[in-house]
Amino acid sequence: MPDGAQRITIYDVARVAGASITTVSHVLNNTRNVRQETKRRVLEAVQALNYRPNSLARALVRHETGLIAMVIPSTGNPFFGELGAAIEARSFAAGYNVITCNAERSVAKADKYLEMLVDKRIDGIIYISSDRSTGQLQPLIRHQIPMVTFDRDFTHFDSILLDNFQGGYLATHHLLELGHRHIACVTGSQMTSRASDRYRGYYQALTDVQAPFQPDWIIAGNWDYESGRRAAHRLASLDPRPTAAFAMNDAMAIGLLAGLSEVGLAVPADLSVVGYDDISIARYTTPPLTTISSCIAEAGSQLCQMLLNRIQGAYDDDVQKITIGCDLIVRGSTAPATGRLPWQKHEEEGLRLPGLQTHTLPTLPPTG
Amino acid sequence: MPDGAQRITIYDVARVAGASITTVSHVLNNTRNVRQETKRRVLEAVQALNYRPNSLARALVRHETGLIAMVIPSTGNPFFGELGAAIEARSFAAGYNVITCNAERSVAKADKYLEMLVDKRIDGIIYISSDRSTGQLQPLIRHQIPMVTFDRDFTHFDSILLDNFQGGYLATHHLLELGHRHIACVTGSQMTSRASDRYRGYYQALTDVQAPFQPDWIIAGNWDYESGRRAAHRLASLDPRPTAAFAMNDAMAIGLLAGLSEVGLAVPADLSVVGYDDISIARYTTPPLTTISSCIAEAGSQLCQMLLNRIQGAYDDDVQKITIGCDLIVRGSTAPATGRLPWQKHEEEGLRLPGLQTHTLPTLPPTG
DNA sequence: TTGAAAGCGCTAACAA
DNA sequence: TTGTTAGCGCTTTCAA
Repeated sequence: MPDGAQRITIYDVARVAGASITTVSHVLNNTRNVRQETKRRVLEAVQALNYRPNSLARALVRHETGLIAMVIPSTGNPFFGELGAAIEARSFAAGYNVITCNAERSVAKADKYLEMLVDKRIDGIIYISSDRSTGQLQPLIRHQIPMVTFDRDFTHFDSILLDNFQGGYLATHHLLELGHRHIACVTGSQMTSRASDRYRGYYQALTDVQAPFQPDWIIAGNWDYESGRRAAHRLASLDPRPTAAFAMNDAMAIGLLAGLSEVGLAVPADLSVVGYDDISIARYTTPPLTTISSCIAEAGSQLCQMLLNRIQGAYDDDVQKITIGCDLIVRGSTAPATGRLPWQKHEEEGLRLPGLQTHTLPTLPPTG
Repeated sequence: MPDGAQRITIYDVARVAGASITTVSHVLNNTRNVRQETKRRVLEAVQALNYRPNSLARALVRHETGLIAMVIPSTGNPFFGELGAAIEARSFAAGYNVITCNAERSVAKADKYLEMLVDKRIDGIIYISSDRSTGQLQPLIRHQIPMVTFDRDFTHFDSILLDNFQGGYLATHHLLELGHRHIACVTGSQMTSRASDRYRGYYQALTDVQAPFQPDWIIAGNWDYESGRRAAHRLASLDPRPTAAFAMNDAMAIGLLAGLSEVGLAVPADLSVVGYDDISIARYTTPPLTTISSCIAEAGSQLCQMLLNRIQGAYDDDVQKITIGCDLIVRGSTAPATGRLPWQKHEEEGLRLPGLQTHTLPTLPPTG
């Protein structure tokens, strides 16, 4: 509000209504019985003056702001927009506003934001940004700000976790079931647990059916469209060329689709593609994308609710950890491998998803 | 912050540093000279106590919150995510946080948000939501909150406007130049000025070269992927079928691509498609999307700067209106019309973009 | 170079 | 049923 502006306060309302500020406060907050007549006069004064309570002042005394924040790593990927929409919807319903902080995958920027948020005495934080040591989040702990994380596991904070291993496994298993045996994997930034868990799932699925594995099938991406596109060119140059690829998110899968089209490879005829996330655009790609879904909207809503509960002290001291499952969504980007190979016979007898076990894995190649 | 938390205030710092709160405040804000030694003690105390100033208290006395808000109609369309990212980047650099309010194309929800924002004494608002009468924004005017709008023209507010007429014209003209004469138009929600301006541009381009126009080439969409997809099915049923389509945004163009693929029509071989917005995914569709660009990132940054200037009182009383131009980005979704028709001869002699004039237009059909 | 004290606009304990 | 008053944690004027 500019400096010269007339500021209407609760005192003005009290004066016009011929009541005390206490009474005004109480009718506004419905926090004690007030005579009908008095109430009416107050409400009229509010109306006449176009009064709106100053929630800063209220926050100062109540020690709550009605604001929660969401720290995300990027807005380039629609995934975070969709997750944010769900969070926003849930918090709006609960009377909270949400501040969106885009850390652009930079730990420094995320830290700067965290500091700002502490200063703003935000009621809670949904942290979906860079992996980091819990130690770096000390300021939050010191200031006791409730925080929940999504798909990142910090020791002392509540979180909703994805079963990334299972997702990677399902995606790969689907391709194996279709008869593919040369399956590439386009990874996300490898420092993240998401990437390594999905990779482990991929590897495990291969191992479980003794499918071959080649280090140069692992193509380093960084979650963005463009890295998927580059991966396509890389893939095309491989000899023999894989007949399928698992991209660790839909954005890279979309880039992959674009890149494959550039080099004249048809999906799924020449190469099957499966993505991860099931962002809303996934059903509108050409061909529509087979992908792994963890129900973004549902997850976001749950995540927000978890924070709200924590803010309201519902959890006492125990840290909440919820892992949500995932499903394979089959669309048009995957198709049976062409040609008949010996091991396909085995499949016709019905290949079932083997039990999940932990294996020793080859390390991811460095990001290109 | 939970109730039981130890709250460290400026008084604690003052006590530990052996100084007055005035001095602490001054060293923290660098707002008057303080003896080196004293300053050091204060800073040490801040460090030791892990003190962070409460910006609510500061906001209450300074009458500024360091918060701006962005009211958008939807997060389903990546356009707003990308615009938001640009705004967020600009405001972060200026020390502001941004609150994102997703009105979901509902005037009621937008109003509810506006009210909340007034209560929060937000420093400024970037309004990119439902078209509405300026009258409905009275509360803002009364509370003197600086507001800028994007692609929506409200009398008393600053705005960055898009040249939607020109964009519609360019898109259509491009198709005409390629020899298309049966050009469909997939519209956005017709109540919006965006939709009607882009439509006027489309119509004008047709008129300028005396190209035919058919009411049933106008297919009502609502800016979403799905409406584009439905439009494709509608298009496919037309006889004779148009050879090109202009979709009023990229999301619908992407839906169109998906739908056309479903009905077995190839783009651009059977039908050329041009979109609008140039969202980042547009270059990764199959085929890559020819579209109209107004440089989202640049626009968002400019928009934010305009608000910041207004907040700082840079404009005095004059309302700012800036119109930004647009460019045609030619990618793979458009191609020359096949077959040779008489009027193509004319084009070989060089069809130039005729001057823009205002015409009387047929009204848009009702939204389906 | 420093500090005391008066607010900023509310809520809520206490009193009437 | 209503009002007085003491904060909430800061900034800033005024005085020393």
